[in-house]
Amino acid sequence: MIRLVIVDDHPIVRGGLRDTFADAEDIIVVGEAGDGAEGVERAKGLAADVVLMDLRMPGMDGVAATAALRERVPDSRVLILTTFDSENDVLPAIEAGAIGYLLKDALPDELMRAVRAAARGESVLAPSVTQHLMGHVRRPGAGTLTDREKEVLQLVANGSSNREAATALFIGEASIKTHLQHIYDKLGVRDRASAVAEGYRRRLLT
Amino acid sequence: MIRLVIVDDHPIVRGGLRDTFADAEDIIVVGEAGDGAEGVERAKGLAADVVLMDLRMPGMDGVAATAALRERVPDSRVLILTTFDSENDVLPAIEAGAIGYLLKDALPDELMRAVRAAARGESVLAPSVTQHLMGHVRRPGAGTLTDREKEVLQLVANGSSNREAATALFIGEASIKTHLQHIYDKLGVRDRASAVAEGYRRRLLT
DNA sequence: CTGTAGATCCACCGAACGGTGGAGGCGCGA
DNA sequence: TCGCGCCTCCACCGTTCGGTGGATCTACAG
Repeated sequence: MIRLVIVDDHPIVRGGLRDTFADAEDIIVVGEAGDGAEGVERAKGLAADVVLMDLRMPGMDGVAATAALRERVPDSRVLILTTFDSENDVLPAIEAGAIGYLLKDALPDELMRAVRAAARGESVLAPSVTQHLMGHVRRPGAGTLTDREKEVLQLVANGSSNREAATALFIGEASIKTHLQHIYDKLGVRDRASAVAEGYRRRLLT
Repeated sequence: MIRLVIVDDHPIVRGGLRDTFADAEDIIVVGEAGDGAEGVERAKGLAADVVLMDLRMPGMDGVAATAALRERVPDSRVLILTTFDSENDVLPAIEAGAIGYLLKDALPDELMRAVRAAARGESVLAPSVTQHLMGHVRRPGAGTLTDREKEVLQLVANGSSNREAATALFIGEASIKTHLQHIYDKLGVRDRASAVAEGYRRRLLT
């Protein structure tokens, strides 16, 4: 039996979730909380296996609560269930130690499978969330720009167009475009502006 | 005859400058001051043509004094004479309205030529100061992004297209383009990629 | 010696961007 | 009250960029 705690500041949402899991024979909702701090207490006191956590809440938010839980109740798994899938929400949550990240448009069936997966220690991510992670998970071999690619990126950061970068490096414009495509792939971005941003974040640029 | 006022908190320096200009037949030191506020008063009361201004002073510093002078005595020219040539000193002084910027290692002869040039309304800059200005040709008011502009730049750094940034901020795409044009102007760049680079260099972005 | 990684180059296309020159509204301080 | 800074929006246009799917060459390691 999976012991589940629901943390969400909306009573309506909590109600809906409780109903959803009422049908499941292997899942029991042992407690609820309306904010992060309360959620941590409940999860600890009730020995939760899985905590279903909203992100945006008054007081202690979901990320902080997740981090606190990971520290104080390491055996419980935190499954994020929220409306937002922007990078700014996803990444901190994962970093804080959430094992899964679902969106609130998930079907009840998906939700239950996700809770069971989380209880087994498996990771479940909503498809759109996976996208965000792709670019930030450093695949082996990826995330490392070649010297040439770094040169190109630096030139772009300094305001060079493809043509100008080509002239500066004594190569053709086509090669600059190819290098840039490789850079985009490796950094998980789609355009030169965010490539430059990633370059600074990863300290590849000065 | 050029009426000169010396503003410096060190009596020794003031003495040295007075001596220097004692030889000049077309320059007369009509007054001295030990801090910015006093300097503004003297320059105004004595109808100074040129004010030789130190930057680091107790009380009102050279930048503030320069700004005050430009406003209250528009006819007088402020010539900065200081030991420091870092960007953080140079740029604010120029923006405040100084017509020239010399370092204290200048020879007496250079100094006098500079005062005469300033009196004629010409700009005189120490060579190392010129360097700093090259990359930062900033008109007054430039160099500071508004909150909105910072938001836009951050979104662009995170990979947003103009359209996506517009959606995120609940405004039209045209407004994003306008904001970006202003950002380019202020940062002295021509495209989003180098704007992002400048944003990181100036610690406007995370 | 053969696979792999890196660097170079090509063509085509639609979409996005940058440049220019506006315009109106709002709030704040001189 | 007037001006200024800021934010918002518009149209037009040429240029650049990004995406795709190739290709050749070199150097190096297995």
